[in-house]
Amino acid sequence: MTAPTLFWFRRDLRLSDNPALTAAAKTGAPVLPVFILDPETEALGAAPRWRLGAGLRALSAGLEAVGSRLILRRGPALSVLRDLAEETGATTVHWGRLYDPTSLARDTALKTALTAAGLAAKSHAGHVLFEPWTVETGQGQFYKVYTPFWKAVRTRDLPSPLPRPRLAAPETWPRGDGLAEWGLGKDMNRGGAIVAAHANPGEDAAADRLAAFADGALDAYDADRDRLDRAGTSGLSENLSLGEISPRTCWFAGLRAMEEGKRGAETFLKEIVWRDFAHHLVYHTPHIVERNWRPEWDRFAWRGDSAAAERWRRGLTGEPVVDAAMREMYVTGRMHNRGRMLVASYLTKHLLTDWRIGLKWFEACLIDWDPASNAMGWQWSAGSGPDATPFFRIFNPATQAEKFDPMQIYRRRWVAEFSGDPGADALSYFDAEPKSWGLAPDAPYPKPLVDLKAGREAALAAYQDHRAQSAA
DNA sequence: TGAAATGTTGGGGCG
DNA sequence: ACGCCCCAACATTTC
Repeated sequence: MTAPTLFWFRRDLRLSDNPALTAAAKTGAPVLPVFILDPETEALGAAPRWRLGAGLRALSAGLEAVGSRLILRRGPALSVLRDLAEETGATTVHWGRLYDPTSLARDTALKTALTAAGLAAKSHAGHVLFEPWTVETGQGQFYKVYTPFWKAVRTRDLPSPLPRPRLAAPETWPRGDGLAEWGLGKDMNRGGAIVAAHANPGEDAAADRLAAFADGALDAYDADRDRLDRAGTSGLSENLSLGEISPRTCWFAGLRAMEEGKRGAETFLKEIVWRDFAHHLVYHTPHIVERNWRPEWDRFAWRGDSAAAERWRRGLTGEPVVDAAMREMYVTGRMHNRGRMLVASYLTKHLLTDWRIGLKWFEACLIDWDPASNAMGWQWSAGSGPDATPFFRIFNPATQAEKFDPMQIYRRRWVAEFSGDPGADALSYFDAEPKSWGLAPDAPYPKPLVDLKAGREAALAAYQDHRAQSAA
């Protein structure tokens, strides 16, 4: 009997264009695919944990359709992989590299320990277009500003996406856990069923979504992606987050659209590169996920958690577009990108609340949660990050709503209190919210938590204080 | 990948 | 015809 090669799925739940999986298949040995619920993965927020379960279900079905399987194991990655090697006679394990500090710390230690135990550990690129150490400035530094990063990579050639490899099945399969026994949805108070109605898990679904986008919204993407009231975005973030589609596959779709003269093509390519830039930053400056990227912001008088922050979380700020976006996230596990910028600006500026409080709530709620993108996004909004918006750039939610939701379509879609006959999406928020919140669709809509003018002025005053202190 | 305050300009109404 | 004022439209500055 031929010993299998172990393939460890992580954030690359796909068979197509998966360089690590292709490398494992190319060894000629049978491939034993495994997913490990290790302590690092257990720490995911409620919504991404639930979404992981949906992704694993799809991946498992996809593997079974080609005569393979997905073995599920729980425990520290090192002991799981050592056990599997011992049970099957495997001597090699392949995986796709990740760049966030938690994954890097685990994988670095793991590689050393596996090697010491006589196992070959082989990691591969695939999660980003360009690995973080392959892009550097003329001075040999990493990039801290997006535009030069974009200019440095936009004309680079990339190999075409890889086809699905043929996976030879081992003669016998080791035992594995059942997905249901992992209870990945148990922490999601609103229940998976609410979010499932809006989610699109799996590699096939992701490919369909990209194809529909390329034929549809991509042409007007440059303008419509900012519109809260239009389906102008790709919606691929939840798939990219778990690697159900590769960024390279998206990149080539963007290139094809460029050739076809589609107006939105370049903007789409730029967004894919923003994702790479986030990974570039998290690799070179891992503190971005938990500390102000610019240390001078450690002295800023961020407010801690508060009743106001709680109203922000619950979509009860009395600022319609903010509440609409927060409720959209709670119901769908996603939020329009313009909405993310608006709610982040409101929390960090009008409410002067520490960006980490917002980040934590996003981590609990977003099915497209990604540590690199979210850290970069929150610090961009707060003004504490690399290439961030200056703190004094304070979004006026009312003006923004007029601009990007002029007919109030988005606001009415998500806030039931605006209508005597609210739609299904607005009502579904009240099915989702925990009973302890005690909300009702026919309750009066709350008064604004802060006066927009006063909130703006207070934020600017706090910023002046901060600058005066920094100068002193 | 802002907003608001302040400055400048130019057309039209009017004495 | 001319100067003056008003003010909308646009530009610049500031946070």
